[in-house]
Amino acid sequence: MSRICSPSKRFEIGLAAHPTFDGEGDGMARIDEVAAAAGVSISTVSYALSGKRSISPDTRRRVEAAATRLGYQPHAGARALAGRRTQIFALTEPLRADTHAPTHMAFVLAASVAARLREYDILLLTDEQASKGMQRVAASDLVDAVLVLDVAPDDERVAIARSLRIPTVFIGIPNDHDGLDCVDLDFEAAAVMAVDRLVDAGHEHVALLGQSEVAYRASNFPPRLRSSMRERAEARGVAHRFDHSGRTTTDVRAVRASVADALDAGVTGFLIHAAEDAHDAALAVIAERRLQVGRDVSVISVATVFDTSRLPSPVDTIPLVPSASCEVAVELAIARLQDPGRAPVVHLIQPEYRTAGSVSRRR
Amino acid sequence: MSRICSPSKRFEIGLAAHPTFDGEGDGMARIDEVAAAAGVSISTVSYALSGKRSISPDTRRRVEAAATRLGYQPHAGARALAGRRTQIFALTEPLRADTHAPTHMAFVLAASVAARLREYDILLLTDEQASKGMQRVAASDLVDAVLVLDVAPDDERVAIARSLRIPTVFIGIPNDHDGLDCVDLDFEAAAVMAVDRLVDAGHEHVALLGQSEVAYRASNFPPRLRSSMRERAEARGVAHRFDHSGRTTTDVRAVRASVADALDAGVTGFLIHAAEDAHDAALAVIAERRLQVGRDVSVISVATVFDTSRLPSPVDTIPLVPSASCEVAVELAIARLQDPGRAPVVHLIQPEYRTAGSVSRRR
DNA sequence: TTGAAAGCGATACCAT
DNA sequence: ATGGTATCGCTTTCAA
Repeated sequence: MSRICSPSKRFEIGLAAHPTFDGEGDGMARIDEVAAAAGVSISTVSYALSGKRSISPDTRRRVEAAATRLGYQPHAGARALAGRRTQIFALTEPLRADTHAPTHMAFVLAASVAARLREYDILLLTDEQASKGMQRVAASDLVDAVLVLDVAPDDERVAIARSLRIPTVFIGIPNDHDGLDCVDLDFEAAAVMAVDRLVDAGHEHVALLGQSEVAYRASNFPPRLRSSMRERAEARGVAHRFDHSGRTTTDVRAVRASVADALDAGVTGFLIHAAEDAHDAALAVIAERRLQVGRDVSVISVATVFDTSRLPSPVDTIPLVPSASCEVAVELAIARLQDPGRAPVVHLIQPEYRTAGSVSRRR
Repeated sequence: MSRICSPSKRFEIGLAAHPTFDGEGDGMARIDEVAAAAGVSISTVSYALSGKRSISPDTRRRVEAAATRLGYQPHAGARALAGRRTQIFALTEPLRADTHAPTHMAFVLAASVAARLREYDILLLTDEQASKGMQRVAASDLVDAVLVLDVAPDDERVAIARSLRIPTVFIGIPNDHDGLDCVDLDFEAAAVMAVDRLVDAGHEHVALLGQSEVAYRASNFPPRLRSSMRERAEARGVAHRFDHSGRTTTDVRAVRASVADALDAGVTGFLIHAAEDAHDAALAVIAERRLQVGRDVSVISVATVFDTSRLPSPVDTIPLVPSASCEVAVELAIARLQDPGRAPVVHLIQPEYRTAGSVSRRR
């Protein structure tokens, strides 16, 4: 104790050289400055701002006023160190060559927006082996939880998730999801809903125009939708067929050929689970045959992410809403942070049918 | 949910119940544990790992061995607090409706990869008014610098950048870039290069098939390329024309019409600065007229981000490489962090011409 | 309802 | 070449 214990370098300078300079308005105020301005202790400031213990209305107001006036923003690092919470979620997104950019972007965006609504930021995990990134950010306590995008049926991130000491939420459902928190559209229910619409309208031969071939290996939901469609069609006793919309990405010629084939085979009800350009191609073939959607043939777009109002003719849809999935994912993450012991949840979002007049009674 | 989490479960348990349990191998070792394992002080560990002062080869090895064995990862929050560096860059990306998703995603990705190469992570700034996000992360010392994507000619983030106390780097060049660090492809040079190729090959009437109309208002580089093309064509004494490829996004019919018009008007050299589908449409019109690219007409794709090998016929390109821009951006940010006083830099990446045989000598 | 003070886990200064 | 320790700015006990 031979030295005078100065609280901070900043303070020293303040006393010695710039006694009145306080950095007001530049957003670098610290909690002790807010405390001084409000005439309370720093713990009171902390509690008043976090609401973690009751504060007299009067004190709270003074603290809030001071904080606002000084443009106080808690230091993220200090908060993380003392509070053991970073208010950051990692978002892992593997980058396969066949990734549909617009859809992917919609999910990244939705995740970011959903997180911000609950006071979280999103840290991107791309490059490196997804697993290494997850381990790195978890081990360094950089993030509070991990959100997993673009889930594969047999995803390597499942094993990592189980080994991490921070929560992980899957947006998509891996085959082995034991003990994991997951959220996704209920693709099975969506397929059932769509098939039922067609069959109820009297269609006796239905076709599914699906995603690209790789999607059925690399992603988790296309197979779920396809097998559910098949089962339901069989259960309802109608003929059914299935075609990919390309090998790795939409192949317009393949789509045109498959739709033509289907029409030749007597298909009258189409279910499309593909990208926007595949819709365009399919509708074009139908139009070229002088057939009218909603009269001669029926079409339903399933798990649609793009804006169907730009299609040449209106189409009924069962939309896949990124913001819905991401909001649930954020809630699941927060819930598990609050209670690590709660039972794991697979949250299936119920599909919603939007009519546009593309399904007509079969005569 | 009314339960309060105990602040330091680790500490409590460690002392009270499991005195020797140390969580080896699960990546939660702290610096003092590494120090003990290596038989040195914590400051030695810190220096050995950061390389900020010389360490005897022997101790360095012991420290590294201990760190590896314990799976030591420095606590991000503690490091940020003590070291005043978070190793995180914010990436702001405004989300206009006309954003070309694949290109945008390529840049986000490239930024993330480039950052990781220099030990930085990327925090996404999407939702909220871009300015508020920037201010928030800067004021809370959440990030070391900000990277700005999708720069508008008159970008609101320019003003914010000037008011922040952390560095900002623009990937794109706003009109008013005084004192700012910017990086971008040299679009002017690219246009000159392309026009020269065509004119040198004997073409006397050239056309630019540009981006969508909004892009010329909302983004910074389309106008730069367009005016440079115009000037160069005039300087070289050849006739020139310009058309958008749509209003807000590619409009295939508009593209077809404009290419047809151009051909009727005697254009023999095309410069395309548009999305992939616009290329397809343009090449289709040419093919339908029984004209052959590289013989009857010449085509150059400028500032191309997608993979042109998928086009129906090979096309010369002057590529826009996201990773190149983003790597420079990261370097600029790091350079400014190291030396806040250095002169601001507008780094123009020199265009590179890639031949594919789509430009032929005009006979 | 409030305040004082003990950490949180690193970095980097000052010694030796 | 290495070690001791003040410090970063907050959260949360413990005391009053």
